[in-house]
Amino acid sequence: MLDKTFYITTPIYYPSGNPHIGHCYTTVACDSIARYKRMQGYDVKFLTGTDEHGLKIEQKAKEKGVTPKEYVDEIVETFKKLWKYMNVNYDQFIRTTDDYHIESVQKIFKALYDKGYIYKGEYSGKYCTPCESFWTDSQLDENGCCPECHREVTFAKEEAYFFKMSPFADRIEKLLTETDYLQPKTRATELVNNFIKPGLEDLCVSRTTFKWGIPVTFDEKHVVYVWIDALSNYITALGYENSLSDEFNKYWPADVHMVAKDIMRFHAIIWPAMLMALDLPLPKHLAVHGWITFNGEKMSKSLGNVVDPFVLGERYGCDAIRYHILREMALGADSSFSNEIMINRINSDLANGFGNLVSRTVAMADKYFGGTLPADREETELDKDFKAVVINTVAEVDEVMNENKIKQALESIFRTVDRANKYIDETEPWKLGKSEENKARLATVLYNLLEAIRVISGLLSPFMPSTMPKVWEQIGATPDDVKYEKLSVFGVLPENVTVHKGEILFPRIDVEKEIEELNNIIKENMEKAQSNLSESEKPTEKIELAPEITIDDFAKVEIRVAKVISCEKVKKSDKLLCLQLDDGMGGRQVVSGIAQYYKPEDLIGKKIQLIANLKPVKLRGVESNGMICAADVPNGCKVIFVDDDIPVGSKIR
RNA sequence: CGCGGUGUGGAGCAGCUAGGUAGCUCGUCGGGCUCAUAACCCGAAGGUCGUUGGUUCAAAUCCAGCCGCCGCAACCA
Repeated sequence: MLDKTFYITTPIYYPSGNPHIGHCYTTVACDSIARYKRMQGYDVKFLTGTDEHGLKIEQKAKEKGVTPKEYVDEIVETFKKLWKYMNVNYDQFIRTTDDYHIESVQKIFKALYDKGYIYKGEYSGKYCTPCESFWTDSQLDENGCCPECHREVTFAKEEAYFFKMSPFADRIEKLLTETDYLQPKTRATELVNNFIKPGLEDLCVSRTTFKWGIPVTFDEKHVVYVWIDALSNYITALGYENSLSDEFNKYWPADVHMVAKDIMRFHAIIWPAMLMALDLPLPKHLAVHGWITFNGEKMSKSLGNVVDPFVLGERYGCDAIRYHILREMALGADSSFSNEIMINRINSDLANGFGNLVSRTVAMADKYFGGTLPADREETELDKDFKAVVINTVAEVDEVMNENKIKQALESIFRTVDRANKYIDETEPWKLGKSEENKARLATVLYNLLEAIRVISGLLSPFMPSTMPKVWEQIGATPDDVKYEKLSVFGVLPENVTVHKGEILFPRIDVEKEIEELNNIIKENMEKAQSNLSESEKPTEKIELAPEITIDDFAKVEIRVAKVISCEKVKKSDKLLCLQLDDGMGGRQVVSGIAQYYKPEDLIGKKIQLIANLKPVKLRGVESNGMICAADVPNGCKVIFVDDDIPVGSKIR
C-alpha cells in the first residue's frame, strides 16, 4: 500500500489581508481529499503556504511602519491559526520567504536563462510614478488609473526579463484539450480561444520597480516577479534544486493542484510552460472550483459581507462549516453561501439526519439493553437491502472521490444516512422493545444500525475529522474498527458492543434567530469598515500625494463646465459611454468608462466637469475628445455634477 | 457578427454525450409514528423542460434562429 504516493496542493495565498471563507474553501477541500487518500493507505503529501513577495506587501508594510517580513509574519500566523482551527492537517507550509525556496527560485531562473527561455528585454506599459509600478491594462481600475493609488498612469519603458511562452503553445493546447489535466474540462476551449490561438505572449518575469522579492543572481537590480517565484513553490517544497529534502523524486508530479477559477489561467498555461522549459513532468490534474458567492454577490472585502470563518466556527463548530462548504462545492461552478442555506443545511443533514440517527440509535441501545447488546440475533428479510446499501457506500464514494468530486461523495454518504433512518421505521424497534421475546430481533436491528453508523462515520471522518471520534466513542467503536478496509465489511463491532450516550453532535439551530444575529455581525463589520475608511480619509500619512506641481503645471489643465446633450453606450463594450457635450465651443464627443455605474438617461441634461484640452484618443474605435471628472468610491465611481446655474463653458480653476 | 457556459415544478440542482414513463434536495400541504435533537417515515400538490421553427413514428435530449442570465477576452484618458 505504501508505495502509492499522492501529492496535493492548495495555491499559496497572498497575505495582504486576513484569510476569509474563500481561502477555507480550497484548503478544506484539499485537506479532505488528503485525509481520504491517507485513509486509503496512500503516502500523502499535502502542501499549502503563502506567497509573500511583491509590491503590494511592500507598500502595506510601509503603511504600517514595519518591514515586509514583519508584516507577513503576523498574517501568516493568522492563516496557520485558521487552518488549525479548521482542523486542516497539512504536511508542509511553504513560505516564499523561506531560504530553501529562495535558493531554488534563483537556480530555476538561472537555468531558464541558460537554456535561452529567459531573455532580457524591455517592458513597456502603463506606469504609475508615485507607486513606481507598471500595470497591465487589465489591472487598471475602472477609470484606467492605477489600481493602488487611483492616480493617472503614463506610458513608460523599463528593462526586464521575459520568459518565452510561444515554444510551448502547441503542447499546452494539447494538454488542455486532449488530456484530463483540467478538471472540469469545460473551460479548456475558453482558454485556448482567448490565449493560445491569438498567440501566447512572452511573460515578464522580473521587476526593477520594487525590492521585496527574490533577487536575480546574475543581475542584482532585478527581482523575480510573481510567476516564477510563486508557481515554483510546488516543486521547491519538495526539495527541487535545494537541500530541504529529496521528496521531489518521490512525489512529483503532483496528483492534484486545486485552485479557484480566478487563478486557473496561470496554472493551466504558465505553470505547464515553466515545467516544459525545465524538462519536468507535468502535474496530473488541475482541479478548478468556483467562488463562494455570498447572498448571490461575489465575496468582497470592500462589501463587508465576508463572514469571518472564526466567527462561524465559534457558533456552529468547524465540522459544520467544513461540511457546508464541501457539500455546496461543485468543481467548476460557483456555490452560494448564504446564512440561510448554511443553517438549513446544517439542520437538515447534520442535526436532523446524521446526528439524530446516532442519537436515537444509542438512546435505544441504552434504554432497552442498558447500553450493552446481548449476543442473540434474529435476522429478517428487512435487513438484506439495508446491509447492501451500507456496504455499497464505500464503492460509491471511492468512485467519485477519484475525480475529486467531494459534493457527490457526501451526497452518497447521506443517502445511506437516510436509508438508516428509514430502516428504523421499517423495523419499529420501539415495538420490539415492549416484549421480552423480541429481544434477539431488537438486538439485531440495533447492531445493524450501529454498523451502519460505523461505516458512515468512517467515511465521513476525512470531511469532518473533529466530530467523528466522538461518534466512535458513542457507538463503542475502536479506531481499528473504522479503518478503511473495515468499512466495506459488515459485522466488525463486537456482538456485545457497549454504547456510551454522549453529547448532541450537531445541535439544531434556530434559523430566524441565527440569521438575525449573523446579520447584526455583518452590519457591525460593515460599520467598522466604514469607520476605518473615514479614518483614512483624514489627512494622515496614509495617502501619498502625487509629486508636487506648480501653478503653471496646473494651468496646463483646462477644466470647463459642459452639459450632456445626449449619451449612449458604445457598441461592443461593457464599460464605455459615448457622450455628446455642449461645451460652449460648438460641442464635442467624449467617451467615458462609466457604463457600469451610469445609464445614459442618468446623465442626459446634467452638467459636468470636462478636461477640455486632453489629447484626443480612440476608444473601441470611437473618438474621445477629453475626459469627464469623476470620483473614485468603493465599488465604483461618482461623476462630479455641476450646479445647473453655472453656464456651460465656464472655466474651472 | 470576439469566445465559452447556462436557462428544467416556490428555491437550488440532476437528466442532454449514445432521443422513447421528467428525477433529486429543500420548502408547502395531508397522514403515520413516538426510539430520537419539535427530529423520523409515508403520501400529495406543483413543471407548455427560455422562445420559435426544423429533423424524427417519437425531442428536455439532435439541428437552426431569437431572447435572458453568467463568465472570459476586449474596452477603462
